[in-house]
Amino acid sequence: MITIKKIAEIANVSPGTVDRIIHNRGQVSQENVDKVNAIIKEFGFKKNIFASNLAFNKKFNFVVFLPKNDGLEYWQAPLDGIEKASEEFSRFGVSIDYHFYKYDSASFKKMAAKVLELDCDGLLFAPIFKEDSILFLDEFKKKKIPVVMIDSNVKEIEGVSYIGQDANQSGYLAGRLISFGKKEENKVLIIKITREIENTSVYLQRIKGFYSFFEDHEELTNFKFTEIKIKDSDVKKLDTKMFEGVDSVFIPNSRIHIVAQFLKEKNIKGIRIVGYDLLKKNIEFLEDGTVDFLINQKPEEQGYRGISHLYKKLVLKEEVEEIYYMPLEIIIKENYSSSH
Amino acid sequence: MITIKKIAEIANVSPGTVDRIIHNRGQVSQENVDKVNAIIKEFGFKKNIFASNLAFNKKFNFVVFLPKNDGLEYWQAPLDGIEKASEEFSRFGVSIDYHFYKYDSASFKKMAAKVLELDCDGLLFAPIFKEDSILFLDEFKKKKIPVVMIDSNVKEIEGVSYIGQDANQSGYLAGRLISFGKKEENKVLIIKITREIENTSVYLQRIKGFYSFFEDHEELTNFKFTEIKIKDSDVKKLDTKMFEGVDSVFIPNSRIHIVAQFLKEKNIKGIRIVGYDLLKKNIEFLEDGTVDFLINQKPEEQGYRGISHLYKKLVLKEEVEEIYYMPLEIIIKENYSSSH
DNA sequence: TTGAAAGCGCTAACAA
DNA sequence: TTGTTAGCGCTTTCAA
Repeated sequence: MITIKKIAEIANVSPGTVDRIIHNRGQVSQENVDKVNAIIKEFGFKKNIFASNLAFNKKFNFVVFLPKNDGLEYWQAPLDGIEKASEEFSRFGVSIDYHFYKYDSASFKKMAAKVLELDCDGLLFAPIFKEDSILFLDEFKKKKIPVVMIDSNVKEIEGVSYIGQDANQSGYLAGRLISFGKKEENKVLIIKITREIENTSVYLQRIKGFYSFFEDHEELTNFKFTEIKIKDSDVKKLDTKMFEGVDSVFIPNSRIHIVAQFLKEKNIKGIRIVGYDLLKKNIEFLEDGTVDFLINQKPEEQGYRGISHLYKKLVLKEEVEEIYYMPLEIIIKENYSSSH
Repeated sequence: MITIKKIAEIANVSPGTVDRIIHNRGQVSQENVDKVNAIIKEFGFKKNIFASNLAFNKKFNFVVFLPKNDGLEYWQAPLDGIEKASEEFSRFGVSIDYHFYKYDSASFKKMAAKVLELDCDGLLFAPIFKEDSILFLDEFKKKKIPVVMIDSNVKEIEGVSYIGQDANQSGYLAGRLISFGKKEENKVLIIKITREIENTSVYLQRIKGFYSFFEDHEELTNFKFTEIKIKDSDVKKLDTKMFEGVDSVFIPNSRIHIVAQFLKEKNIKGIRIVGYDLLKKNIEFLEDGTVDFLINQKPEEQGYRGISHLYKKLVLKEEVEEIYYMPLEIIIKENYSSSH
């Protein structure tokens, strides 16, 4: 492997000049630029990352900007992954500052303004509120600092990386899982249990994907769908009547345990239930057989990969993919433990 | 973060002495050992991996010892992963030598002898022939060089890492997948299509796990099992009669496409088929609906993680887990593309 | 048993 | 525009 010094020798210039060319710092004659570039090409120079970072001696500070995990297990998982990455990369000079926003637009805006003031080298961000996030990202992009989003994607913004699920496809997959138990007639319930505050439309995309599965499969005509929407605060509105004659239930988010709990309490059996995320409560109902399928979007891995993405880009100066869709994992009782 | 130089200053010794203590090179007075260790503890010293590797200036050579990929797509996947890792880590001084053995014990022994002669820093190995592999590993272990196994585990040998599936559990999972379509009476066919040469008993473990699923579920009594064994060379022995009255088929290895092909040709429909591995041919039949479930053991990732394991252990000198079981991925048509 | 110092390859500041 | 050089923190050799 050729070094800068060697290149300098061959080109008959100083290492400083070679360095300037490699880093496009300018202040070099075109003649030398060409000469050195030719040599680099010929010998396939790759800079020694150990030496580079040692000399560079830079600390990297990443900012993590996520919803606050108040009581919600869901947002703990990416944090776990982030912390794992943080430990792993701390020896490479990576440190992380955390900023959380509460689950409302006002809190988001307030914290977003703060984050915009921060001096950092990279940002990991979950864009829960779409419109606000777009405003924030538009502003943040001016800083020319790499951003990676997890959990939900804001496709409207360019030049920002995304690591997370393909929400539409995951709904499509859920459609297939529901269709496994098909009978003569199939009554499918879609229960949307959401927060008071409207967030990005991940769950709507899932439902869209869910329907498109049945549209794509003409042979599955005997499926009837009913949608129910319940605010998080009045889950008491669940009613045994809703489930009369129902064969399967699709819950397009992690609240599936609420429905499972209800069905178990009321001793309603034989309904196939499909939902999302490996929350402890969901796993309980998976283990005891109330829930059949969970679709896992690996939130922990999203967090880990998010930081790892910034690390690779900034510390190792590697090329990284802009979009990484997490594999859609089908989790049942028998493969849960192997999926960590 | 404290440095060796700083420690030396505080302890009133030279950096050389601190270095000797950190690396247990001996030749230091106990007094200094204690003094320095106390400081290290107090300040939480972690050595700068950039400086360390730069000064160490060592190249790492890993040996990959796998079955030859002659015509068998199966063994290409781990190679792909290995090559990806190889590229990624080449800038850290990692290089890889490949040694392949043909699918017979004699060839294995011959190559194993060669590998034993090699001078290397780490070994990635797939122990296909169990007894021969034990002999080989026993010998190789004397070199005190880290070994990581992929694909199948040899539990009899200690101090050797493993990255791969939990074969028994994967069979158990297959049991569940078969049980999804349960009817009044269920006739299940287990078709073992294997090479002429007997290899490690991965597929037998899978079958064992498969049966234990049904043993663990007493409610599934109306399942009848038939086993058929066919040598790879005479797949022509497949017979429509075999499938009469059969509801589902379990193929405990990647040869599921052979059965799928047969069923498709003979236009036999309505049989649930479960098998292993995302070979191109298997995917074809997954896509066209002949095959319902494939269990993926991510061979590519096994290769990648194998090299990454050695890299972390040797280059970064990190602690690494001895055993890593790959998640058991359930692959159906609708999540195949997201699983890469 | 210990210390001193060269050097790993790159960066960046300073001098020319 | 170009060259020189002092580090970055650790390893290792040589001398004491």
